[in-house]
Parts: sequence; C-alpha cells; structure tokens
Amino acid sequence: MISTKSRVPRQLIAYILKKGNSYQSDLFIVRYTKNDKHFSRYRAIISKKLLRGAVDRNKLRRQIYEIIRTKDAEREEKHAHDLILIPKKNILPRTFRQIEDDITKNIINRPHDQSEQA
RNA sequence: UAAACAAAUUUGAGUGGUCGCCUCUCACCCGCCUCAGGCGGGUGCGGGGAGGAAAGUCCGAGCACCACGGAAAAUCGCAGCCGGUAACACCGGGCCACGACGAAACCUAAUAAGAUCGUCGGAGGGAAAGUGCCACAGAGACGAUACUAUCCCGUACCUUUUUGUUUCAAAAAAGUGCGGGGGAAAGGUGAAAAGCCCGCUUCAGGCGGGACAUUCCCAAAAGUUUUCCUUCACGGAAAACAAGCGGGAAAGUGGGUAAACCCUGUGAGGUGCAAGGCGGGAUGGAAAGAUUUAUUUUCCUCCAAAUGUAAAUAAAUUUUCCCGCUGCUGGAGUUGUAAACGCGUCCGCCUCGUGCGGGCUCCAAACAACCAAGAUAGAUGACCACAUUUUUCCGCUUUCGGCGGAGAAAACAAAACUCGGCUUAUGAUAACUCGUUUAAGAG
RNA sequence: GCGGGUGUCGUAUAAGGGCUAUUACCACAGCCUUCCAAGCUGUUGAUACGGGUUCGAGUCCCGUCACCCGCU
Repeated sequence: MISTKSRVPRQLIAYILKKGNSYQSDLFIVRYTKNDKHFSRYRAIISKKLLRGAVDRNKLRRQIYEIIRTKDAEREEKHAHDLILIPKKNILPRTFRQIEDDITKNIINRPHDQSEQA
C-alpha cells in the first residue's frame, strides 16, 4: 500500500478518465495527465466484472500498489504525471512476479513526455 | 466401555523477521492567524486496526428529514394459546381427532382401522357468508344423476305354462322387448362418491337414536403474569389472561381446495446516513436545463445585406453533486464468576406418586473487568525463514512403504450509520451433547 | 448502498393447476439427386437448484443460485 499523497486525488479521477491520454500495456489500460508535483501519483481501479468477490479485488489492488511502492515510491522527476491503471482480463492467471515485470517495463519506465509530443 | 459414522452447539487458521498502510494519545519542529490560544503540515515514541457469518438484504427496531384535521376505502403483510422482548414473520414452553413413522393391550377366525404410548415434523383462523376449480376414469365431482341391478304402471303378443276348446279365439301367470314413472340402501371408477355408526320398516321412498365438528352457557384447568402475606428457606393467598378437556342447551347444516378469489381479526404515512446539520464557495471538474451574446454552417427569401429557422462551438448566468467537519462509533454492549425460580435430562430411594433427594445443560438477579476499527475510487499487503497437513514431479531404497530435493495448496469470505433475528456459504483442530452401527462384558 | 425484473432442448419461443411439455431453426439418420443445395420422412435433446401446499406443480408459496435493468 502507498500513502494517500502518492495516490491520485479523488476529484481528479473523473477528469483523467475522460480527458487524459491513453495507452495499453500487456495487462493494463493506462490513462494519465501531467501534474505540477515533483513525483508521480497512481491509482488502480478494478472492475466488478473482472473480479466478483471483494476479497480478491482488494488483494489484486494491494499487490499493484505494493509493486508501485517498491519500484517508484516518491521518486524525484522533472515531469511527473497522474496515472490510472485499469487491469485487463488476462491479468487473472498471472503471478505477482509477472505483474511486477509488466508494470516496471511498460509503465514506470515508459517516457510519457515523448508520446505527448508525438 | 471402546471404535466408526452422522448431526447440533462452541472455538475461527501456526511462529518469527524486513519494508509499507489507516487511526488515536503524547512530545518536538515548521508556516499562518492571533497573542489564553487556534488552524495546517512534518518527524518520533507508544496504543489500536474486519466476521461468525462482515454476505444475501428476507423480517423487526433505533436515528434523521419530508408530509400530515379526522375517518373510511384501496394496497401490502401477519394468523390456534401463554410468555420472553424495544420490536418481530425471532426464541422458549405447553396444546391439537393435525400429519408421518414405530410399539403393542383390548376387540377379531385373522388382518386392517380405531382409543393409548413414544419419536419426528407442522405458514396451525374461517369451506354451516358467497364465487370459482376438481383433468382422466366414472351413472354421478356438488342447484346430484339414472349405466348395471331393483320396484310400480302401461303396451307388444315374440316365447313357455295353466284354464278352456275339435281347432281358432279368449283369460291368467311367468319371461322378454319397448314406453312412462318411483327412487338411493347395492356396484365398479377415482386422490376424493353425497359425512360416520346402530336399530326398525318399505317394492322402493322412509323413521328413530348415537358419536364428531359449529354457536352459546356453566364448571373446573396445563401454563403464564401481577399484587399481597410469611419466612433463613420451602411456602401460602388473591386477581387477570387462558389453548385444550368435561357437562348442558340450541341449530338440523355436513366432499376437498382458502401457499384460488374471498371473509374475520390485526398491523403498516413516505423516504432512507448517498437521511440530515455546519462551513467553503477562489480556481477547476461532472450532470441538467433555459436565457443572452459572438462565430460558423444549412434552409427560407434573395442581386446583396439585415431579420427569421435549425444545428454546432465558445463565453456568461442558474441548480445539484464533487471538497472539509459533523452525524460516527459506547450499544436493547461483550466477557468472566454465578445465587434463586423454572424447563429439560440423568442417577438413587421408597410409601410407586402430578413423590423425595442429588448431578448436569439452558435461563439469569448480582458482582467484577473491558470498550482499542472508523476507511471514503475505500485502510491488514508483499517478500524471506521455520513448523504441520495434503498433493504433484524427480532420485535412492523397494513387499506394503520409507528417505531426500523441488513446486503447489491450506475454508467460506472482508466493515461502509448502528443494533436484534432469519437464511445461505464454510468446518482444519479441539471440547461437549444426542443418535445409529459394530465389538466385548454383565444381568 | 437502495430498488425492480427474468430463468423452458444448442438458439429463439408456446403452454387457464390436469400430456407422453408445443413450434421453428440447428444437429443426426433415411429418401430424393451422378453429387451438393432445396424438398420430404423420422430421431435425439429442456421446465436453474432445494423444499412445501395440492389427488396432481413448468404454473401457487418459501429459500438459494445465475443473469439483466434502474437510482446514486
């Protein structure tokens, strides 16, 4: 789990989902915007259609936040972003290590600024 | 007594370490307002951090706002009795000619049924207010009907017999066919047959009596509640409610189905913490709708412009939500010890009873201790090591099997204002109770 | 969080409490054709699950499960 200030504030979520830029990794749909902080903020949203029980849904969200905490927690960045991660259906059979690889390679180390310029 | 199986109740998933999350108290630091102090942010020590079902949202409440002069109707529930309770569709007790299964006395040639007893279950008012439905089969399924059998009358004169006669004709009786009528005591059908039983009688209807159910009255009563008296305690008295049981009277009706409509009694105003209150409203986001202004496009008109119509975009205006605090965590609370009464159950004793004494479970006065979840796109996770169980693969040994290594799994499932129940999911391990089976022993 | 609704062969649909549960497409088999298609004939296959009421439930009542739709 990451602290409250490292998570995207609640009132920005609707705005990011509607107006933010978007791309997909192997396991996630990602929507993001720039922010004026010196660190990136994250939020994981899991659909009730993906996992029906509340226990499984809470566990997946905690694992995602745990990966972000160990790999990216409050890292200093010049151009930080607010990111929302939405898991896709093919995340279900994956182990913790496989999810960790996908987030590290495709999301945290991705140069978001280039895609904006393009 | 032991073992196995099954059910109910209680318990609710190992240990340690690293990093990390939410919240509370205290201390320190920073910033702002003000100078008692308050607000915001940060750091550190310490405390706390999901369940028996948090679930389904099926009932009952608290709490909050809105509406409201009263009554009735409609709609939606509930349904024998007493009590527990804030309340309930929950729980406990006892009742029932309510149902199922079992036992066996009496009766009987024997069986069945039946009064009785035991166990389990029961959404258990009313079918004598009315309406509807009851397939197939069957005569008939509820204002009864007329198939078979049966009785009466008429008729045919086909058959037989008798009387009579030469014969024919005629008459009577029986049988058969046809028509009309009487009529429910017999049958087979069916889940169910005009309610049941007994006696007398008729060609057949018919008559009388009994038992049960219904209503009213009377007497007593399981049980419960309240009050009073007395006592160390046991206890006693009175009043109220009282299902069912018994007696008497009336009525003179009787198939089933009300989880069919309905009738009777009884209850319910609506919305739900996203209720509601306070603050903020600077910027921004979402939704809704309208107005104004500007631009662009289309249409009408047209030489063109302006005006008008429709659409899109932008800006402004309005409302609601998004934000912070509150409601918000202490409540009909939980745990432990446990008196007395009482229900249940087991054991012993005798005078064998609605008996006495004792043990256990439940219930529970009183006392003590504790209250430490309050998140808000929603706080408990990840990794490592060890231990237990199950399982897969590989290697060694090899009769079942054992040893070593690697991997996987270890229930159902997570608060969202708070309680009381119900229902459903799961059941490692342990405890206790009841039941069944087997084995051994005793009578 | 709150509320409403629906479950019938593989698919889409019928069925006043009274059947061996209807019809069409699909599937399978046969006929027809040189072969395929079309056509004809036949077969298989279902009341979501568990109880209750009733002589008798797809239907009535209760409880689960799955799915769908609203409010927010």
